[in-house]
Amino acid sequence: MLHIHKVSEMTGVTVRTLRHYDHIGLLQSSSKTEGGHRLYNHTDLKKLQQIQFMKKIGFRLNEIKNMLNSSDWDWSDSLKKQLSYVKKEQESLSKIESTLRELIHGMAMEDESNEIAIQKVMQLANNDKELQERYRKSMFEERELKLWKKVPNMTSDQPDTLEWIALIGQLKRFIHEDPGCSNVQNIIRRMDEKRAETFGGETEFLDKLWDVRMSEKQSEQLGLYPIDQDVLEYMNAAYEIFIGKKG
Amino acid sequence: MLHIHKVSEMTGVTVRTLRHYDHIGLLQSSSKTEGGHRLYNHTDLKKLQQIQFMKKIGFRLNEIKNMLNSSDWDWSDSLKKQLSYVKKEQESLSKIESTLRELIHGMAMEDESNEIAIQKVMQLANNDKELQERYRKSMFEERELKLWKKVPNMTSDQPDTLEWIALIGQLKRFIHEDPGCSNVQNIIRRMDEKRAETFGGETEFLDKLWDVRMSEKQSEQLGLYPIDQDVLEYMNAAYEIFIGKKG
DNA sequence: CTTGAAACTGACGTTACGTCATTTTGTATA
DNA sequence: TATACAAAATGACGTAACGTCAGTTTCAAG
Repeated sequence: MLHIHKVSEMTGVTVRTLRHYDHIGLLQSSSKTEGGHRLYNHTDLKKLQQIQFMKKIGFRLNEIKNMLNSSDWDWSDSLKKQLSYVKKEQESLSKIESTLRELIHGMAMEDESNEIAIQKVMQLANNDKELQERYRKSMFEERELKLWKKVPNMTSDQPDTLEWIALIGQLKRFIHEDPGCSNVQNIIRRMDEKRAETFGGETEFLDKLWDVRMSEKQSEQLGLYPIDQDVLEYMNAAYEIFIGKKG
Repeated sequence: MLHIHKVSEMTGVTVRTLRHYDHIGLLQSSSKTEGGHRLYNHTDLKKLQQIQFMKKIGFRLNEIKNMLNSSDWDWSDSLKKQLSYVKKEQESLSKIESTLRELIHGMAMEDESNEIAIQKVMQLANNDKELQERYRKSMFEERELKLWKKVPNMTSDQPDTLEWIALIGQLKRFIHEDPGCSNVQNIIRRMDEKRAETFGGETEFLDKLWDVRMSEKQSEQLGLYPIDQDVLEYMNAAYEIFIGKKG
């Protein structure tokens, strides 16, 4: 049983905001003193955490209200989505980082490559917005989570799955560039590290990979994660290079 | 010379927003057609990028206006701050990530450690706000940048300096854990990669490292970057392990 | 039983745009 | 050169999510 100021302190949400949320029926304290002071409990905090996250990815308060009120809301599910969002954000940030470095590096010389980099930073910042939109949509449409469940030998209950999806997603973005370039090779390295954790030997990993491809090619109804053919091919090429460098 | 729609496309800022910025005098297009259509050039884009970043860390539009108008505004300086901010955000996100993983992991069992984790996530999200405040302040107070200039043989003109600071900052967080653990070793690996880029041989790197320690111990007035003694010792230990594994 | 900090309830203010409605401008085509 | 039609412009009003008073009531500590 926490009074409003304590909750504000703990969460960084202002007192006024908490009262506002009460007013609009988004988050009513589970109990009150006789005099009408709000008293929050642990469940209220859970709800507040949800609200914070959903706000962060761009939902409006009334949208959040509707979602939290809908009976089949799944807190565990939401957490997984948060995790997956955080990972994407990290990707986005590291891109921004390298572009900023380019910019800083080439700052002295006022040339054209500079102008391109500026646009890149802004587009990347924009990426964030698209990311948020994607996640907002995925909150409603269950499709994405269902897809994840289709990755063979990796249910979405294993948090690693999310990372795999993220890594594959990253690869996709470089598909028109050299599979030997450092960006791609770094991704592959991370994949290989994950592979070592998750599976056993190298052959097994490649087998799984091909399994996926075959199934996707043969039929979507086998219920596997649909990785595009070209992505798989690209991934394979990059992996070959990686092995070559390593061995 | 870009018309408003093109700029909007390139940057993800809506047309309405651009007009709004013009209206309040925050960003006026450098030229116009005879009929009054706004035409933006490269300098305008630079300015817009600044605005985007400053908005992201929580400035109000009129504050931004004042800062950009103040004659001694330094675009290069601002970029460095952006980079440093991005790195801090990454740290913050990776903390959030691991806490989310904790939460997801312990979701089945409805116990107390769970409640603590929830509070942790929220406090971490709150970190962001504090981060933003810190950076807003550092925009005015030059202190931070001055500190960076004190790292020997690395002026803040070398963008790598920022990464060093960030890496050292990361190390600090693990100082009570095993210097051989993978998190720490990954940081060290990145340091070693940076070292190879920046300096030459291994010995030289270690020499520099000791230089720093000696000077810090002897006197702060030599104007060096203050790395805590214990961090240095920890870093050294971790590095030794790294070398051991590598060689 | 008092008393000062903290909570409460309106009510109006503010920021940063979104959303019409209506009018002009620029340019590709007949 | 005329015309049409997308895209730009300018108000004006709307809105979401609180911030900021102002005046009142409740609570816990002495």
